[in-house]
Formats: sequence, C-alpha cells, structure tokens
Amino acid sequence: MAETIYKIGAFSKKVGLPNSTLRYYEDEGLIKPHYDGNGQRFYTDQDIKWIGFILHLKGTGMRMGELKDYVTWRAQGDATIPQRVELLDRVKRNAEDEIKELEANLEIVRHKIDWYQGKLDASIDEDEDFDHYLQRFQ
Amino acid sequence: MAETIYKIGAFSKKVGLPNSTLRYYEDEGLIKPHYDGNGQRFYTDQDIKWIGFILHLKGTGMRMGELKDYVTWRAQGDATIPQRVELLDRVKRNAEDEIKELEANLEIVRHKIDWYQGKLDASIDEDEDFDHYLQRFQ
DNA sequence: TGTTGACTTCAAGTGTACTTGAAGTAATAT
DNA sequence: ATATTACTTCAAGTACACTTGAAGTCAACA
Repeated sequence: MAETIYKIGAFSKKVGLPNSTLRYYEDEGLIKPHYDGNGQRFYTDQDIKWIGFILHLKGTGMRMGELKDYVTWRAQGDATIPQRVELLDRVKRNAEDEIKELEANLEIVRHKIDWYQGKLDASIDEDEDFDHYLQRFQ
Repeated sequence: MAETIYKIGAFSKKVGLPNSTLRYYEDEGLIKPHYDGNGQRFYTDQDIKWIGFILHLKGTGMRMGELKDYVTWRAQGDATIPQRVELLDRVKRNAEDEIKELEANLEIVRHKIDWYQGKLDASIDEDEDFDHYLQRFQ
C-alpha cells in the first residue's frame, strides 16, 4: 500500500491540533514533517503516531522543554535510554502526586457539596457549621 | 481566650503564601483582612481557615473568576446556595475528568517505561517496536 | 483568468495567576 | 539615634504554551 500523505490542513484535522500549533511544535523541534518541491509541508501516518504520543506525554504534565530533551535524546540513539527513562519516571511520579492531590482536594469539595445539600433540606446556621466543617481539615 | 492576630508577614508563613499573593487575593476580593489604626492589615484564625478552603478549591482547578463568584454568592446569603452547589459540582466533575485523563496518559507512560526497561535488558529494534507499541493506543 | 482558499514566514499578542520593582512610610531592635 | 525590617500602593514584568496578524506566494477550480 502507498503511503498516505497529509498537508497541514488535513493533518490538523486528523490530529486535532490547529495549524499554528503544528508549526509551533515544528519550530520547537518536536516534529519534522517533510517538504515538497514547492516548500509545503506534508505529514505521514508515522507523524500521526508520534503526535499522539506527544499528546499523551503532555497530558501527564510534561513540559515543552522536557519534550525537547526527550526528542533530542531519542535522536541520539540507545545510549540515552537511561536519561529518557529517568525523565519519564519523574513525569510519572509527578502525575501520580498530582492525582493524589486532586483526589484530596476533591474530597473536600465533595464534603462541601454534601454539606450544602444538607443545608438545603434543614436550615442550619451557616457560619457555625462552616467553621466546624473546616476544622476537620486543619 | 483572646483572639490571635497576624500581620501579613506572620500570616504569610502561617498559610504558606507570599505577601504579594495575599495582597493580590485581597485586591481580587477573595480575602478581607482587618486594618489597624496605622493602615496595616491583620488577619485572624478565621482567615487561616478561609485561605485553607480557598487553596482546596484552587487545588481542584477552580479559577480566580469562579472563586470570586463563590465569594460574592457567599456574601449574598443562603439564597445563592444553589449557584454555589452548581459551581462546586461543575468543578468536581472537571476534577474527576482530569483525574481520569491523567490516569489514562499515565498508563501510556508506564508502559513506555516498562518497554524501555525491557530494551535495556534485551536489545530490540527500536523503530519497529515503537510503532508496534503505539498502535495499541490509536 | 480570476478568485478563493490553503499555504508560507516572522513578529507580536494573549490569558492566567501571580511576582517584582519603585518609591516611600511605619515599627522594631541595638 | 539609627539601622533594619516590615509594611504600604501601584504599575509593570514574568512564565508558559500557544495564537493571531501582517504580508505575501501558490494551487485548484469555474
């Protein structure tokens, strides 16, 4: 089967990122599309996979700078695998911590919602209860 | 027992926010410290609790604008409880979604780490395996 | 052939949540 | 008394990750 190619507009729709972002990522060295005889970019299915992976990494909180490091290391071959693993592992731990924190804060918000809903049924003095409530989280 | 009061420096240490942030929050209407005869702010234990709650709300992703709404509604009394619950509930759902997304992305990163660690043991062709690996997430 | 739409580069602008700096007054410590 | 620290306001600056605008070239279709 022949290789499918995408110009920036088509690729943009395919991966769900605006053209501007694709150019920006290219400027930053995260993607390297090919260029045709007229100087227009085109992308392949390989690029779709790669962008997908980038988005997963970004989705765990990886920064542009770290992503750039990763790309650089990847281009340098297997010798840099330890660095890459270290980076991924740090990002992983950060994401895990973030989830824990989110869960904890979420728990407070859930309690507060419950408390308000109780208040909608039976009218209690707000200030006193709010204090009492908050004391549980100090 | 007499009421403990804190000037901004002491309060800053107590709640873990820089003075500048405390002034900023005040400008934005999130906190209302008292002022002494010399025009200097002071805070009470009430304010500590309130800041604590604010930080929990921010920790779930609530924006300044939403926080301002919340404060405004709170000042307006019980009639605005439905709005407050609606806001908290939206913030709650956003946080839950964010956690789910983080978990999903984290899963990809964990697999990738495992894969790299396998690669450190047995040398496999990177490009082929990377492709194969990525195909599982399309 | 013309016009619409997609593409190009490069610089400047945007939003969010602070953070820093300037310039000065007040309180505390030696 | 004086030096140091804490405080004040207000405006401007910062970081991050894009996003938009200007000014122009190229391609596709009626």
